Amino acid sequence: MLISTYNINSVNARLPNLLSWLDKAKPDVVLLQEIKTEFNSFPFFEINSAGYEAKVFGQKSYNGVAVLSRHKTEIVNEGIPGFADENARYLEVLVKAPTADIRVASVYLPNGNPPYNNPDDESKFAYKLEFMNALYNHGAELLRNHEKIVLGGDFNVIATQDDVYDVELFKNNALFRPAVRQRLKALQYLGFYDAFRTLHPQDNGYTYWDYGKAYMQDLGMRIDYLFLSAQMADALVSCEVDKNPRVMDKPSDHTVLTAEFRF
DNA sequence: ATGACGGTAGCATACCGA
Repeated sequence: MLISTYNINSVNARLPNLLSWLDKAKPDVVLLQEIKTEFNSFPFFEINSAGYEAKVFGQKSYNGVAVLSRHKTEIVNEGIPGFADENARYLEVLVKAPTADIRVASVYLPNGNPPYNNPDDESKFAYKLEFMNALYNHGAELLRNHEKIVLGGDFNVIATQDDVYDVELFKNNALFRPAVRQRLKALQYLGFYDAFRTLHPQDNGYTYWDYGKAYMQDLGMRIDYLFLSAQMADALVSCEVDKNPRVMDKPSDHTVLTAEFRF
């Protein structure tokens, strides 16, 4: 069984890319972030025709998350329970796969950097920390039931100095500041395993390259993750960055991360 | 290291992203 995560940067602008990638990669479950559309404008017809159910927690213009699945699904949570958030950044779904029930969440963490016109404004960073605290607390609750769980998505955190092309450039960036790295580490210490890093201790595993010439020069960063409960990590057999979506015409600035499981 | 990209809203340009 294949589970992928993809920050698509507008599902409607990227629909041809998504459909051709689905046809080729044939994942069982896809966690989408930044669909940038509300429920009523989501391309259900095309995605259903490709063989996928879609559960959508949408928002106009910004954010928005979804879960695509070849198996039956049920929505469990739109947003992190107990965390009041005006943005659509968290969708938790139960996937009724043939051999196992799997709880998956598509997660889109706030960026957290200040607006350009107000570089001292810490409010976006504070929101990011609140979101991460809520995710930590909810993650701790989820683990109590010893289920197969995948928390996947765009976490907007560079976990370590090895996960970015130039660490000096990002020293004071909201993607790398100590407070967010500490919280990502704390989530892992709860018992969520970083699928890619578990199997690839050395490879850079970049999942994002800025538009322009960054991809050509591999000036990337690893900010998209699949975090697994122990029961899910037990079944992990591979985890790879799929660069094909990043070299298509009109790509997202992120690419796909896919993990394979055998139960 | 910002926005030389790129998407959205909506119609010129502002806002957002990482």
